[in-house]
Amino acid sequence: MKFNKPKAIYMQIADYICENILAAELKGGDRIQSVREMAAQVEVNPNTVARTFSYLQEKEIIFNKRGVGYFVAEDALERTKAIKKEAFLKNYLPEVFKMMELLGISFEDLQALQKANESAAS
Amino acid sequence: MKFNKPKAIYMQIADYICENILAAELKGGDRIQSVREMAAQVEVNPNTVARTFSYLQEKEIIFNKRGVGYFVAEDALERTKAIKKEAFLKNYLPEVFKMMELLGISFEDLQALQKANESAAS
Amino acid sequence: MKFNKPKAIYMQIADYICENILAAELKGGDRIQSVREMAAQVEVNPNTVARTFSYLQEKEIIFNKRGVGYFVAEDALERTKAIKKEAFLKNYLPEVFKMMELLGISFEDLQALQKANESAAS
Amino acid sequence: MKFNKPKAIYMQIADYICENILAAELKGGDRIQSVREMAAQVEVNPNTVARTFSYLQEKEIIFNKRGVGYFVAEDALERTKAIKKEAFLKNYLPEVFKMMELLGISFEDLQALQKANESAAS
DNA sequence: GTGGTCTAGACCACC
DNA sequence: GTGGTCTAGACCACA
Repeated sequence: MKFNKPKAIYMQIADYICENILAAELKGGDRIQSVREMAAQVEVNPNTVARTFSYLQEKEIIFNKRGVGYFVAEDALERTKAIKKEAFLKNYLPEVFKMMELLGISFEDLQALQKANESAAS
Repeated sequence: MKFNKPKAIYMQIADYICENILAAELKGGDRIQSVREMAAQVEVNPNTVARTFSYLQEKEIIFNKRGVGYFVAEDALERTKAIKKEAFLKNYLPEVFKMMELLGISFEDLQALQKANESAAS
Repeated sequence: MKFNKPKAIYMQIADYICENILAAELKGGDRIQSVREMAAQVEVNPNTVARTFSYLQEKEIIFNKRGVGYFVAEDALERTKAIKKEAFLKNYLPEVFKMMELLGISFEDLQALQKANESAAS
Repeated sequence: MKFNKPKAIYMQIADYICENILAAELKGGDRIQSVREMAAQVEVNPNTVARTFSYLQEKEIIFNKRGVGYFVAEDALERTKAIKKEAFLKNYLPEVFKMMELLGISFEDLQALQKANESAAS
């Protein structure tokens, strides 16, 4: 796993888990890797993963069974969607609309860009 | 001026100036407020404004006449557009498209949101 | 049985047994369920129940007949009361009084809360 | 400052700050010691204090001015009271009432204990 | 100067 | 085995 500088690593790991939840690869009740396992896998310090889990638990996306491990909350999908959606609407969209206006980008342009983006990814 | 966002304050001030340039309220050759004036106006430490100017100068959007002050570059509009556009395409859009897919937001939804956004702002 | 509290599970089980003793549902000489039985009943790892019994034995509330099982001590009621009382006076009360002062709760309020609590439980 | 084992140090520091707020020794807008200052004063690692502040910020009891420090929120008193009160009613009181019933302690006893407690403290 | 993050390594209670 | 906490020390961006 590769990490970009501007965002904190522990948040990037959180995002990664959230994406798995949104993609239904992680479902309610599923056990998550242990702190140490995930730390080894993504090659970071266990403390950093612990921070990620603590953050997600705070958001009630995952929960903890004492001495057993972390599990995906039953309503994780809904919560994750709600949180991401709120962040998207509040932080991203206004910026996007402002940009579109300032730069003179129309919705047609946007759609074209998306297609270009998709084909670049594939 | 309020600085609640996670973004660095000096960058927020830079954005503010860029927006004025894009809106043609600041044109090539115009003199910009002095560091101290602007610091007083936006209620911020002069060092912070100095950093903003230094950043914009490095991007060649403004330039410095020793002992006189800072001035908007002749090609500031084009440069600003180019920089913002690049940042938009590279940093924002992919994230936006990912979000739209994960959250199931269509372009029609987006357009509706924009209208709601505009009427809220007015 | 649910274990949501921050308290360690083995202690919650111990509390549960102590309450039965204080309520005279378990009397001196009574045999207690085996580790495996109780583990199955409360849906917990047998090791956890074993720890509960070990803890209670250390407190001399229950005792062990080798190869037969665990039994409630003859003076279990007195011992349990004494232990709980000490813990109550030492750990709980000072905290409660501090809270009452900080939050401005009087004894009259407390009595009212108790009644509300009782009716909610019934 | 002395710390008891069962509770995490960073939470004990948080409690200490909350008590100062409840006692009106810290008011809305007041600046709090810097992470390093407080760490030196209470003789713990700066990381531990950082955790405390992060926790209190999450609870919106304090907030951060970038590069300046932490400040008490304007509504800190209300928030703190609300949080403490909720914890008291939800976690402490039921336990207290259960104890009083099991041990046969009346409200008169409780009041007598409080007086004893006060004189012991003075 | 401020806080934010990360690493490394340790100890603990709990299951 | 699990997570939770703490220490020590480092580096960074920001004001």
